[in-house]
Amino acid sequence: MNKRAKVTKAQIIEAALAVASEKGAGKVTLDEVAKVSGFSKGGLLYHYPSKEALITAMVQQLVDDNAASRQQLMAQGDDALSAMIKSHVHLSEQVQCNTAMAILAAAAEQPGLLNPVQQACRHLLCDINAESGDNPEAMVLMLACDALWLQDMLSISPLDAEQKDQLLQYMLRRAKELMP
Amino acid sequence: MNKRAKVTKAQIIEAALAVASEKGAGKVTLDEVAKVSGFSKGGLLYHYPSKEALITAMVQQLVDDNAASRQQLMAQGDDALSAMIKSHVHLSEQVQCNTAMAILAAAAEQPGLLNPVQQACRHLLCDINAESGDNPEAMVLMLACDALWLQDMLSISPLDAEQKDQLLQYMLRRAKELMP
DNA sequence: AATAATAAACCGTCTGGTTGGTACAGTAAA
DNA sequence: TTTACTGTACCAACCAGACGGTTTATTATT
Repeated sequence: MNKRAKVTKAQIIEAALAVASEKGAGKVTLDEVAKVSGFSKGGLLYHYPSKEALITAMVQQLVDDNAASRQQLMAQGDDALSAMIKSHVHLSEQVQCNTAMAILAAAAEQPGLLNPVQQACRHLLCDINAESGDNPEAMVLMLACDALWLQDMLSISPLDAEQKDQLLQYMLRRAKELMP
Repeated sequence: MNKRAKVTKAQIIEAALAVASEKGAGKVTLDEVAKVSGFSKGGLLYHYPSKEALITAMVQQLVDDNAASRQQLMAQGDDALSAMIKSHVHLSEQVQCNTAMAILAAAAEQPGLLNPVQQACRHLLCDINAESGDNPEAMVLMLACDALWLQDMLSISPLDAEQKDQLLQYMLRRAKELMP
């Protein structure tokens, strides 16, 4: 694959993410993505042979980005759990919205398109369990962190920004104590 | 409203839930629900004037059921947090799958159809905060409980049944200690 | 008889996907 | 250097089917 194709594919994914976060997960259609990206529908399907392939690529990129962000924090000395919590704090609202809607779109399209996400979750859990010695509180903290953005994804979070902030700080303190 | 109408409306909701959990959130269409329920599409739209109305009713019923289940536990002396955790434990897999897919369908259809769910979450949070004296660990436990079924909803849970069971037991123990 | 409930055929729009084709860069033969 | 050829990238037009919703007609219930 040459450079031009790579750029185009990236632009298509970008457009798909934009559609998802601006118009909602249910509006991610080939027509709409084509319109927003500026390419034709035929062009889209040249690079991604089906809608499923497009959504899969979209999800995969988000998973990769997330993993990279956590690994960077861990390279700076953080434990896996703290890195997860911190990475949640630092993500821009736009990125979180993108992620949320993309995942929602994938889930609605077909259960199974989220397998890469599940795999990523599993890896994260293993790391955290290994570091904490299977401490259940560490697992609870990890789940709580997940809940924060899963709730945001569905716009059902009962917490306002300030409450969320305070809670994340508490979680980070507990994480530091648990992971020596 | 007539008794006959009530029964029909309930059957339609039931069929919609069945479609959602068996075929996936994205496949909840009027035609499909009509086929499964045994009524015609015209019949559906007589009782629920739009797809949106149908999905709204579906979500509302789940919210009501859940609230009822928790209130029953609380009437037996449980605190709000323990009731939430216990209610998660006791729900059948079928009900959880129904709930998950219905909510997913609603979210994909239109953000905002989940407002009743958000409101329910808010109430629950208020109750738990009031009972625990704003203890952050109680909030974390609540979030973890949410995460358990949000993850199931997307089939991205990294925990197997046994791990989940043990974790819920731990959470229940902590809840009992926090809520005297 | 009056009204509530259901069915069936239909409509316009949007869906994912296919088609045949164009523009163009590279390249190998003349 | 021209020519012929090849593969990549893209597009406009189109298709069959599914979609949400309407209309009209028919049957039950009261």
